[in-house]
Amino acid sequence: MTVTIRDVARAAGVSITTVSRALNGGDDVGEETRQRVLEVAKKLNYRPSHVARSLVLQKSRNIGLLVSDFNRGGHHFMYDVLVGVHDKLAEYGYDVTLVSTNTARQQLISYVDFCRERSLEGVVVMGIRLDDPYVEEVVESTLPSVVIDLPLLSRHCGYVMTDNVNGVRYAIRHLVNTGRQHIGFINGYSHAAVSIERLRGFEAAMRAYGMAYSRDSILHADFTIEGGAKALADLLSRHPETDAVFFASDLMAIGGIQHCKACGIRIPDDLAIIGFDNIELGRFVTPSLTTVAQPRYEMGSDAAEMLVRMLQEDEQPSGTLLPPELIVRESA
Amino acid sequence: MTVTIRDVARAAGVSITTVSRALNGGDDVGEETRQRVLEVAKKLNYRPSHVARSLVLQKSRNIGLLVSDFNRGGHHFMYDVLVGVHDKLAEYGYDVTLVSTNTARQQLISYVDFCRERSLEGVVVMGIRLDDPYVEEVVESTLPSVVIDLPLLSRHCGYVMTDNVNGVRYAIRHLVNTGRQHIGFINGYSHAAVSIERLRGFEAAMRAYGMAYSRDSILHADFTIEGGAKALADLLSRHPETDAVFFASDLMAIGGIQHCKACGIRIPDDLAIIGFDNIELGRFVTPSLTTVAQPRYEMGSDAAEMLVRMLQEDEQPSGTLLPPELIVRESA
DNA sequence: ATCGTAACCGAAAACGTTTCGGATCGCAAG
DNA sequence: CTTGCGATCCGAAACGTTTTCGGTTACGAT
Repeated sequence: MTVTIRDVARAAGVSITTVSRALNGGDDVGEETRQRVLEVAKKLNYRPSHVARSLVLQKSRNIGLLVSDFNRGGHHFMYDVLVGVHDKLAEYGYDVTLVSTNTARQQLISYVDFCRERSLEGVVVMGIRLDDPYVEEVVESTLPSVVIDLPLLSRHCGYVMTDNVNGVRYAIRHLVNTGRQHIGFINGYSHAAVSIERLRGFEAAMRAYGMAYSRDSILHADFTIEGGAKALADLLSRHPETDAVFFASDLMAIGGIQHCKACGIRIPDDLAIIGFDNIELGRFVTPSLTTVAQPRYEMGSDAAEMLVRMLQEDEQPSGTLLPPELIVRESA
Repeated sequence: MTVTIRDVARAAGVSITTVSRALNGGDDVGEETRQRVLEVAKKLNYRPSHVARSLVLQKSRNIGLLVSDFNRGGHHFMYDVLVGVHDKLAEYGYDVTLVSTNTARQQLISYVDFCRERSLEGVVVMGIRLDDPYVEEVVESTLPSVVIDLPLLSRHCGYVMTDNVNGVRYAIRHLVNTGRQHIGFINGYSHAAVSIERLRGFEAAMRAYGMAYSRDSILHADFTIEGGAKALADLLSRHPETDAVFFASDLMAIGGIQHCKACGIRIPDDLAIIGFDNIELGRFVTPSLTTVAQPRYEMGSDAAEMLVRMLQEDEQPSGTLLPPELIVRESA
């Protein structure tokens, strides 16, 4: 049925050793026999079996893309990253296998074992949370990995994330430059790594620009629209003087916009709103959302690039910060 | 380094044959030795090598997810489908490898060969267009496949798609029921399979509800926002009496809304607008978008389900139509 | 004629499994 | 005492590659 290297060898009148060498560019084969082998291989439409090759080489050229929680509306962020990872890996000739943690086997089998079974050479991890039980395993395991949006660094684990601190700074700077006086901050939940970074950024920026702020004008919400709306209501009741709010995600910011609409608060006149993420939605809400953009595709492809360098050149993993960009639209 | 079946055999004092049988539930092994083997395997943390197993069994338990054009903003549709496919396949113990057609090797290697190299047992295809060179290969190849959103049926190729005809009918019915008299239709480009179906649905529905319509109140656009806006401008200049437009995609419908805003056309008073897809965006534009929803996750999981049945029970592929749902919001 | 040396090629081991066809043993049936 | 048989177990082949090591030429130099 399927044509193997043995068939090619027979048809070309040489040994399978020679066929292998001819196809893989070995130098130990005469030019005219090489041509003959290539011809025959093409005629028979021979395709070397990746699994046989993997077995003998002990390398699968296959890397895993671990997504912690697939279905939680990761659309906005995950898809672009995923495409970036895939494109770059394909470029280097690696295959990518999808792995999600919330399968039934999540508890049954450890992360590393899962990868070992499949001979995955490395993993890029995305959408994982600080409190995920896999985190420890990822960072301690000897399996090369690159994590997205989580600053984990070890001998075999690097990361790439957006420069959240500077992203937040751009946002605050814009608010300050446009004359805002009382800036609030609605953050995501605290066990998200990005929340920590963004809080750090907020505090640093406020200090840097000489803005006073009270501890309780920093709230936590859950990255959802509803959560953002409720948090803004909270904030405004506590601090009616607030004239600008920075949200740690676009989704929450959109919730904020909805709340303002419901209460007759004018944006940006009464209240300036800035989000984070630059999801497509932001362009279409009214008023359109000013936000901090992350280079999602690049995050994916950079993570992939770093992983293959770890694999092929045995490079040390590192932490990469990608530059964010402030996108000014109507809301601030 | 890695512990193999041979190590387990040695440690348990049995042959590798017995270990294999003990672990795989063969009946040719005594109960007490089986227990011993299981113990030893657990103690050594033995994981059977999928690639070795694949080689000998000639089955990889690996299926491909072919995405024709990754980066073309497939977010809205593709991501949910992808998750559906993955979840269902994981449930059945299959791995899924991402495959996209626009890699560099697109031309160099045929679709089937690509899968053969990797020993993929089957493929689910999504986002492919009628004029894609792979289409023919997909339907003719003996490799089991299920296509999403393209009615391809053959001995080894099934499909699942939304019942576009009825979806459109629901939309038209709603327009008719709310008293609209002159309904236009802005379709996607004609080499998309769904466009054909939706056109069929439109004509059938208009006839069914006794609505007259002229041939040139049916336009083609390119599924983008800008395209939708331009097409609507076209349509309205040709047929100023139009009081309702059905768009073959939400993105185009949103373009229509933007055009109306720019021209002072009131929605839905002057013009009713209905889209297709139920992308998240639709909830947030103003006015919010009435649309026809597709069960995206189910499309993915149903496709996967059908594929494993073809693989495991040797079932014939079939064509599945999933029920759409009209979601009434403000725009119509 | 002998030797050394390239240049070319092949046999066989290895990778980690599954499985087919025995082999061994104990014991009941003849 | 043989025979047969069920219950357990094992050796070895097979899956499709890559690669090490060695063998066979041919040929120019000694």
